[in-house]
Amino acid sequence: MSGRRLTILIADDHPVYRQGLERAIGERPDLELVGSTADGREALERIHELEPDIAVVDVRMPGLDGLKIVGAVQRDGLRTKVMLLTGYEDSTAAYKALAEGAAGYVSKASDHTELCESIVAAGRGETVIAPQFAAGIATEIQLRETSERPALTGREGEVLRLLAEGRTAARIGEELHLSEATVKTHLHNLYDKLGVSDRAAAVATAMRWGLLE
Amino acid sequence: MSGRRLTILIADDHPVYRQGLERAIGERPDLELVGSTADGREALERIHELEPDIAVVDVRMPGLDGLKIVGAVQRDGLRTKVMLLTGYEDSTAAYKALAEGAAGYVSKASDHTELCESIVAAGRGETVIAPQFAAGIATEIQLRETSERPALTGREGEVLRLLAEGRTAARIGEELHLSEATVKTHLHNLYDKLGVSDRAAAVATAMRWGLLE
DNA sequence: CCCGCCGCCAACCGTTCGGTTGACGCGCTG
DNA sequence: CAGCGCGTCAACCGAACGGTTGGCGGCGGG
Repeated sequence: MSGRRLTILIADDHPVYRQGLERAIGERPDLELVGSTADGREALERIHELEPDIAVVDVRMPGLDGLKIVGAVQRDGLRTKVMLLTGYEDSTAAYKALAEGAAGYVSKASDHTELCESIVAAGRGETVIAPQFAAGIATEIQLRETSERPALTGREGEVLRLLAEGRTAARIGEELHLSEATVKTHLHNLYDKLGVSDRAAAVATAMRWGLLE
Repeated sequence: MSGRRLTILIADDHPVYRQGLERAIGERPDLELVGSTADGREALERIHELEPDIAVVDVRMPGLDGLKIVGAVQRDGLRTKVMLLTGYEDSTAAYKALAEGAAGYVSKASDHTELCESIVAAGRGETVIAPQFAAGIATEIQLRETSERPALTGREGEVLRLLAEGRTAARIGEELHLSEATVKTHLHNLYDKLGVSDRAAAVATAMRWGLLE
């Protein structure tokens, strides 16, 4: 496996950049270019046909954008790893791409060497993040995980946790050594704080607020 | 603001490393060491007293670990930025730290220059992630966002969405132009696929599976 | 010192849920 | 064309829910 050359498919709608990429890969003895396209939909078809080791795909492309390609490849269970190339910094997009299972997210500003190194790293199974996105991704994480949360009291938190596990009020009472009535009170207060009026919605918003794991 | 020296507090229970840090900071004309401690709880107290620009804190410490300090500083609304230092690679911890609002997560293996650069970067408001954690954090994101999801049918997805908004079966029926009975069927199938037996738990696991935003 | 928040409990009522079983038509795939 | 998954619907029951109103004790801050 380590002796074989990594097969690479390129997808980028910018001809000059694409050719530059082709050349860069051509110069590497450990990489083998097996295809090159300018259209997203075509890229996905090629991935299905050729199942290259790595598909290097521009995020912005006609037909089908890079993120959707990642999603499709993942859903179809293909072994091809998709590495995204981007021309501009968008950490939200980077976060989503990684969440979808992209093998990497690197900048078009990288030079040949860097790019190829990223590709072989991806080939080894690593997930590559260009340093310039790292800080932005951190911001993204913070956005997702720390929305302003209404403070819950200790009991409310416990009740909420058990609620999310599907316990009835009576069972929660047992677990917490409380009467069912008390549990209902907590539930009620919980609904107030979360701005909902039933268990399902309570759990949903609690999770969005980051109140529940 | 740019002309002022950044005030720094150090917290690390390893004396040799702490002294090394003190020296490194002492050598920088743009950084001013205002405190240094080996205990977590004490670190938090000092942060309250001194409100340094940056607190450089080891993640593992007696009294109170670095993550908890980040949380406390955040909760108390202090202006101090907490940068975490770690001796070993733990991406889950890194993810949590960033989620809690850490200003950075850097390795103890960094040399003086790197460390100080990270500190001033944090001082500028940037969030610093050591490159060696970047890939791990990507994995973490993928773990959180893309656990294996049982495929839901189109209808099931819609029902689930409305379920999470607190609609009753009857209301969901109206919204989707279905009879209540049909909705109940979908609900039932949903419970099967999610391995639960009530709405609250369904929403909880659906969100964990990434089936719901 | 008293108010407010937290935690605890009660009882009642109509509404909704969850479980179960069975049925029919549709479209896709082998 | 047979089978399967999907979507649609029905009816029944006991269990649980959500709303409401009220009361009691403790504790901490204004």
